[in-house]
Amino acid sequence: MSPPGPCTCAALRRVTRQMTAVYDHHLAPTGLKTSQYSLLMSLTVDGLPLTTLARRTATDRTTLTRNLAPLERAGWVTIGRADDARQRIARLTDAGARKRADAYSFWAHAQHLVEATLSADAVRDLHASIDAALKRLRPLIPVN
Amino acid sequence: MSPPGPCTCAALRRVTRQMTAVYDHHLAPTGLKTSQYSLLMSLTVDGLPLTTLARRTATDRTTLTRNLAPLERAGWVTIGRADDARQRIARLTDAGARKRADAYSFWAHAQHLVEATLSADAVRDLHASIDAALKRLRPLIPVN
DNA sequence: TGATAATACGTGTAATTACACTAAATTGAA
DNA sequence: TTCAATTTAGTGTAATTACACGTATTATCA
Repeated sequence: MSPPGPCTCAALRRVTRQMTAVYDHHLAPTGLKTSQYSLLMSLTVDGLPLTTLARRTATDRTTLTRNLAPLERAGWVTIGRADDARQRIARLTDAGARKRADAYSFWAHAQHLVEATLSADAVRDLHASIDAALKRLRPLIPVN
Repeated sequence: MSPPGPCTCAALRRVTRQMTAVYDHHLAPTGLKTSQYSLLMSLTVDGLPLTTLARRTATDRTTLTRNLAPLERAGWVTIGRADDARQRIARLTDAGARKRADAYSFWAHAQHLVEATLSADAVRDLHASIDAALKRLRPLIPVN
């Protein structure tokens, strides 16, 4: 058995902290954190059941509940009931759609900066690595 | 200006959640979270000033203070004073060194699993992407 | 139909993360 | 030497993350 390399998890966590700092810095004028902007972008006006949303964002369902709370408090999301009384449907409000649209250019600026800083090719490679990893790791641990 | 690609930050955060789940699952028998194991691995018996440790792990200094708390409570770390009375030195205790050694094989199992699942080449590419990103992003935002 | 299993969700608890602010100690310059 | 600037660190607050546990609703099958 070959010796293990450096911890891939620790490396990912590190670069994610750094990357989050960059995006958060650029989104600061909007009052949104990167995670909140991402969550807003995952929502729809029609609404999605929380479990679907959790699966789609690869977040724990209970995490999603907590993450929706500040958005709901701000009036950007409403949580409603579905026909199936067990389900809750998260819906983007008009205010949420507006907020999201207002924040877009700030996000885009961060994204462009990252692509310029790392080179478009490097970012493409990174996304390819990430997508492949997500696809293959998902079956290992049933994260939803 | 070319249109921005998908959000690199969101992608990183997603894959990091998934990766963390894999490592946490394998480290569960040790009672350590991946983040705690990583932090223990960053410590030394001689000790390091918190600011040095924060820079080295790319975590906010205040985050580090909070992350050390559970380790200190468990007796794996002690926080002592330095000659410069402003500084605090985090030192790995004997119990901490033992805990770290005990957890190693569990971590190694997770690491090997990831390397087998993604292929050793893919993991190498991922680390290369991560290292390049860290190096180039660091100057953008003074994260410490 | 009625009990049992499966599904969807929330809450308690706790760790991780970081910004704003404050306090203490050191450094450096007038 | 003294005082302002710098350095180092902790705390309040709040969001992110997720496990364990409990509850309510729906589905299943004997």
